[in-house]
Amino acid sequence: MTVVAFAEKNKAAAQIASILGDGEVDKISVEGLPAYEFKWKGEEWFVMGLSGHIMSYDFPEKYNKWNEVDPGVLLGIYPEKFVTRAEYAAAVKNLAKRADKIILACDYDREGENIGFEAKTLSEEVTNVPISRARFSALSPKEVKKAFENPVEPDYNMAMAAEARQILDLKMGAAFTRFVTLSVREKARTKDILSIGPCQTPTCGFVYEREKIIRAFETKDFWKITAIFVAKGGEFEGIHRAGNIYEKEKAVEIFKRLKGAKEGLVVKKTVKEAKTSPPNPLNTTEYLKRASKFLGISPEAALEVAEQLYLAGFTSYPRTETNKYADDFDFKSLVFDFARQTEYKPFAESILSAPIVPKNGEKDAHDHPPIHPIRAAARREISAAVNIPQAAEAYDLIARHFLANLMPAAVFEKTHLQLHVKEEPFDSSGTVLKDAGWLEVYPFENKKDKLLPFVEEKEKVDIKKLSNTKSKTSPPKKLTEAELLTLMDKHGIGTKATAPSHIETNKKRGYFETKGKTVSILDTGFTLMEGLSLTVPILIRPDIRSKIEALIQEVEDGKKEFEAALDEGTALIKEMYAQLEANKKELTSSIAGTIKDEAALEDKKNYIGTCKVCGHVLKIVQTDTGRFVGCSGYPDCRNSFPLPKTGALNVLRSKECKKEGAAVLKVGNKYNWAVGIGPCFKCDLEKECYPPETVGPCPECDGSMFLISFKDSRFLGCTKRCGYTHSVPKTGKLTLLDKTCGTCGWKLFRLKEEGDSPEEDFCVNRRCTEGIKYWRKTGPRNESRGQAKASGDSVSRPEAGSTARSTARSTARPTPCKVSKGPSITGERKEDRGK
DNA sequence: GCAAGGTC
Repeated sequence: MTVVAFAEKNKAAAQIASILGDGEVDKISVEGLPAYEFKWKGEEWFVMGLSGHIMSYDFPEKYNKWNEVDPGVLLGIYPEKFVTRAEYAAAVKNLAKRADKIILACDYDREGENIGFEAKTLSEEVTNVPISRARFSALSPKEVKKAFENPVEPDYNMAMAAEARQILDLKMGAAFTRFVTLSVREKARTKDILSIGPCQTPTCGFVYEREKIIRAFETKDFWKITAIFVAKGGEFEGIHRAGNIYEKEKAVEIFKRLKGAKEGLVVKKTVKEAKTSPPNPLNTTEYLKRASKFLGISPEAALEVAEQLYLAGFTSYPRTETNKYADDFDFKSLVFDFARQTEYKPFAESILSAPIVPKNGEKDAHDHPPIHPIRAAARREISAAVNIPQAAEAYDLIARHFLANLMPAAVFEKTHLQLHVKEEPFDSSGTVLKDAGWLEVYPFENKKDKLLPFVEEKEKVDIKKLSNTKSKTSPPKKLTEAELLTLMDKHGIGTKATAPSHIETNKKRGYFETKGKTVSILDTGFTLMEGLSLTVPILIRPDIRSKIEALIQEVEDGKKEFEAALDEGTALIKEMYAQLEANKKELTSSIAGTIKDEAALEDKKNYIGTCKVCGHVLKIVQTDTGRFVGCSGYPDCRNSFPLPKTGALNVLRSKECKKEGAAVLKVGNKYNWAVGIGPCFKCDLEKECYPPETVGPCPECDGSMFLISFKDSRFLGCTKRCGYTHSVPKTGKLTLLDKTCGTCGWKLFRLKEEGDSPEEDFCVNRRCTEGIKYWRKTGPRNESRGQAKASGDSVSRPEAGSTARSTARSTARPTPCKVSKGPSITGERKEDRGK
């Protein structure tokens, strides 16, 4: 007699073989895959692990051309099931041919049943031997032996429920994803896929809803009146009973009444005992939440760690909804085991010193026990066996959580004081941990005391300080991953095993991101959710998942035929699809805008800023006929601005236009241009945007002298335009230094003439003895004066229909200037030639 | 190329 068993995965198969074969197991290879051969109860056994699902649904080939098939058509197609892991299928058939009896031994849940049926389907292609099912919820010798000694009938309904889910999820996901992606691509160029799914979309919906609340939040000012009291035993704080006071006048009034108060009276003291029970036993979601909150491990990583701890035999099956220990759970021998492990010894001993009463939750899904340790192990033992960094920490959390479940409640003493200050009521409270109970073994929870000094009723206490503090109400915080998991669990989004992957999908699609433990929505996610909430609101809410889940649960319970559930589910999806189609425009326009904005933001060279008309992105647009600044919201928004026709354009990010031009551009190496305003040198605010680098005070008025450079001349002019000018060396490279002249206070210049002549630093001021020295030395060679010369510049205009408001004018402009970018000066000037 | 569910 040969028995063949199929487990869900290789490691489970190995564990089963080692339990049933009692250590005497041969590892063999079937079609290149590992399997295990042994003898049990006189029979020849083969156990092989699958790799989860080895089959999958998809649409027939001809429906895979996105551009040729209307997505709605997919809803009427029955997808095909095919083998995704050919090597596994071959191995299953190979073993099935040798079998006199086949046992499905996958995980004990809906998907496990379905995976077993995949092996059953494949086996039935080559044999017709009896196929039964072994059900066990822990890979412990006791559970496994019991399950294989008493195999049962495979559960057809359970397997078909999973089948219905697969088909409905595929239909909905494929049709909606293609529809949204293709519709958006009609408006914005993108290769990205905008996916929709019955789990991923409501998951994003939770993040969106929180973001909406945060954005709509209006902060309010409030005042709080506090006192610091001094008793014999020390200081403590009291808060006026009015708490957060939202009217300023009221706070001022109370505070006025308190003015000059030197002491307070303790009118009442109450001491209460409060108990905090241990947390409920760990089911998957609770474990993932705590791993994120206490250990900072992402849900996805935490699940992987738990899986490995389970496969290595340290902890129980990690995918469970149950948070209630079975009535016959053998706590005692497990705790005894922990009593031998140094790290946990004291807690285990205290548990064993009294009758064991476990803390239990309410949920019993009859699937697996709560996640608990299978045996006590030291950190190094875990690290050696499971090669994942956080394995030891995760085991420690699971072990301590289990021990905490068996320990007494923590006892706190809470003291509350009522005080009067000039008849105004104040409250003060403190907490002291009297008996740590389970908190002893559970260092993750905060158990800080807030101490109060000892005071008695009727005691008078001094006042050290009275304050009336203004604060602001703050918006709700962003969701944490732990909170998101709670919401998903509460609304039945995904299974305990897949919740982390739905979070990952949303991140991959660019819908939201996680920073540390918090989750923040991204623009694409926000606009997509907004679009869906206006067209098919049910999609972003958990309802969509619960409707499908309810249908397939009926199949599992045998209350509904598989075909009927499929029809009903498809009808529901078709209805939603019709709504989506009818509102295509509303749905896609804002998403397309966001995608275009994101592309424009990425294009750093052409990015200008935000459009004041529509809020989208302004960018430099280059066409065959010219260039201009346009809005990414085009054609809905036609806001645009002209640009000069020639010269390379560079956006000066650090410059700000005082006339509210959208941005400042450098044109070639020549001049600056404010988008929407025109050339900066034509602007009356130019000096505010480009304050001149002054040389020193003007000797004629209270202005300052600064360097003015034209194409073929340069001189110093006065910022107040008093008419006083001053010559500078005509040739050579002039640099204004930070050093000043000790005699007159003007800044020194440095001159580098052409050729080999050395650089020299000097004062240029003719009214200064130092300056006179310089001019005497250089002689008459610099005695020319500059001439402003006009040159033209033309500007390209955007296409017709634009709302350009700046116009181009032919105008004079300065040439590049090596020293300072001084503004042009027109009008008379008188040259000072010294006296 | 699309979903969610397994597992690696």
